Amino acid sequence: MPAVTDNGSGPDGSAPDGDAGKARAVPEAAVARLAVYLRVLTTMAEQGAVTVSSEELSAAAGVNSAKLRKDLSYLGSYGVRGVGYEVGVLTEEIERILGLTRQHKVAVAGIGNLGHALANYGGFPGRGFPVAALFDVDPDLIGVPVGGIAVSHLDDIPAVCAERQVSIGVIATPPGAAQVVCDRLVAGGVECILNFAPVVLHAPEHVQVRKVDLAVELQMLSFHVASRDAGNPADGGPVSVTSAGTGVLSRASSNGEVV
Amino acid sequence: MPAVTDNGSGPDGSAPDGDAGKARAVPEAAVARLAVYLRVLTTMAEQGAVTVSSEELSAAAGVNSAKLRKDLSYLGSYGVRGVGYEVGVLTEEIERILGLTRQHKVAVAGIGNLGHALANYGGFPGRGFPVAALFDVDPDLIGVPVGGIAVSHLDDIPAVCAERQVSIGVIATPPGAAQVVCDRLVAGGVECILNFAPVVLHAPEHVQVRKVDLAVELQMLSFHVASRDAGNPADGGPVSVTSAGTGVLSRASSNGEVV
DNA sequence: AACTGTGAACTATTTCACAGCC
DNA sequence: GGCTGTGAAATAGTTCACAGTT
Repeated sequence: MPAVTDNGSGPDGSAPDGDAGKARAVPEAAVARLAVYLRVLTTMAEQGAVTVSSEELSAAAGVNSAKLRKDLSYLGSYGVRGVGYEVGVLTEEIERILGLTRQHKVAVAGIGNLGHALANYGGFPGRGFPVAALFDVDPDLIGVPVGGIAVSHLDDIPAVCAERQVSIGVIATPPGAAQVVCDRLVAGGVECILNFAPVVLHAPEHVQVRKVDLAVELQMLSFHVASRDAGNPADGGPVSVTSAGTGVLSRASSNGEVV
Repeated sequence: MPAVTDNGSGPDGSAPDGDAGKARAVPEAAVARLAVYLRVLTTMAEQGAVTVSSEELSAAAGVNSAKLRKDLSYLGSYGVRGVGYEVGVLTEEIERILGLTRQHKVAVAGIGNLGHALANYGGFPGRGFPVAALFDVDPDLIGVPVGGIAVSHLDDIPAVCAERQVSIGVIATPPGAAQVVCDRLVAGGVECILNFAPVVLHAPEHVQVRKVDLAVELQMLSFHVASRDAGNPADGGPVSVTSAGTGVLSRASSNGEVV
C-alpha cells in the first residue's frame, strides 16, 4: 500500500460523490493548474487588474481558454458572462479550494545543499508555508540555526513534528535515509510529504506523497531530444511539448536567485 | 505559441505516426515511469539480480504490474514469457529509448541557492548530464569556479552555450530574469529547458520546456489536506494518492545530503 | 457583442483479463 | 505453472461548440 503508487481512487471506481455543497471533485490535473492561475492572478492584481477574461488569464497561464474555464467551473460559478472574472474573487476562491486559508507548517529533513537552500528560503510561497523545523544527522549541524531555525536530529523528528504541529514534511536526504525519515515524519503526524529523494516511498494511505525528481525530468527531456533526432522527422506524435505540472520556488535571495 | 503550454500535438490531431521501425510512440506518462524503472533496475543490478518479473519490478517502482508491462511493451518485446525480464537487457533498452546513450551537456543559469546546489552536484544523474556552463549576473561571481566550472555572465549565454554544445539549459534565476535567460538559451542552441523559476516560459516549439514548481507542489498537498478535512469523509473521489511523475536528485554530498 | 459555463465528442491513460509461450 | 504481451473495456482529461447571461 505505498502511497506513492498511483492507485487512482482504489479498486472501487465508485464513490459517486454526491457532494451536495460547493465544489464538485476537482480533477488532479486541474488542481495543479489552479496553483498556476493563482500566481498569475496575484501578479495581475499587483498591476492593478480588477477583472480578467478567460482568454487573458489562460494566455498568461499558458493553457487554452476552454481548459481554464472548465477548471474554474470546478470551483463554482464565479465569473460574469459577458464580462469575465473578478481578480479578487477568483483569487479568494482558488485559495479557499487549495486550502491556503490556513497555515501549513513545513519541516525539512536533510540539510545538505538542497535542504539548506530550502531552509534559507524561510517561509515558502507567499506565506502559508512557514518552515518550522529542520533535521539532519550531522552532529556539526545539530543546534546550528539555518535560516533562523535550529537543526534537530533526525531521531527527534516524531517528537519535534508533533510538538510544532508540522503538517508538511520535505525530504531532502540521500536516498538511503528517505524511507526512515518518511516513517518518522508519519509518526510525527505530518499529513503530507514532498520527496526530493530518488526513491519510491511507502507511506500509509492517509499521507499524501508527492515527489520531485531531477533525474526523471532530465531523462524526459533527453527522450524528447532523442525522439526528434531519431526516426520520425517531427517528434510530433503523442509526445510533444510538455509541462511537468509542477512549479518552483518563489522568492529571490539577496543575490536575486531562486531559493 | 508558448512551449510550456500543453498544446498536445498541435491543432492537428493527425500524425498517424507510421513508425515502421522499432518503438511505437511512447506516451508521455510512460516516459516518466521508464526513468523510474531504470533507477530501480540499476539498484537491482547492483544487488546482483539477473532477471526480474513484472511483479517484482512494478512493486519496487510503485506501480501496478499491468501498467509496467504496458510501458515496457512500448520498447518492444524484451521479456521472456514464464520467466521475466533480463535486468541488463531491459536497462539497455530503456537507456536507448530515453536517449541516454549520448551525453547531454547542461548549463545552469542563476547561481543562487538552488543553482549553487545544482552546480556542486557536478554531473547529474549517473553520468550523461555533465554540467558544462554556469551563468549569473552577480559581478562577484563571474569567473569564480563553482563545482569546478567558472561562472560566466548571463549576457554570454548564447556564445558560451553554442561553443560548449550545451543541449539542456536549467533556469534557476528569479522569475523576472527567466524569460530573458530562456531566450538566450534558445539563441545558444539548447534543445530543452528545465525551468525552476515560477513563471510561464515562452519558447519556440522545437524547444522542450519542463518546469518544476515548489509552490505548485506544496499547494497541491495543501489541497489534499483541505479536501480531506473538509466535507467528504474520505478525500477519495477522483483525487487521491499522487505522484508528481518527477523524481529527484541523485547523489550525496560529503555530508550525505541530496544535491 | 462579449464572455462564461458546460454537455458532448474526442483523446489519452489505466486497468482488466486472457491468449500465448517457456 | 508462471509470466509476458496486448486487445478491449474503463476511466481520466481535453477540446469543441454553443446555449445562456449581462
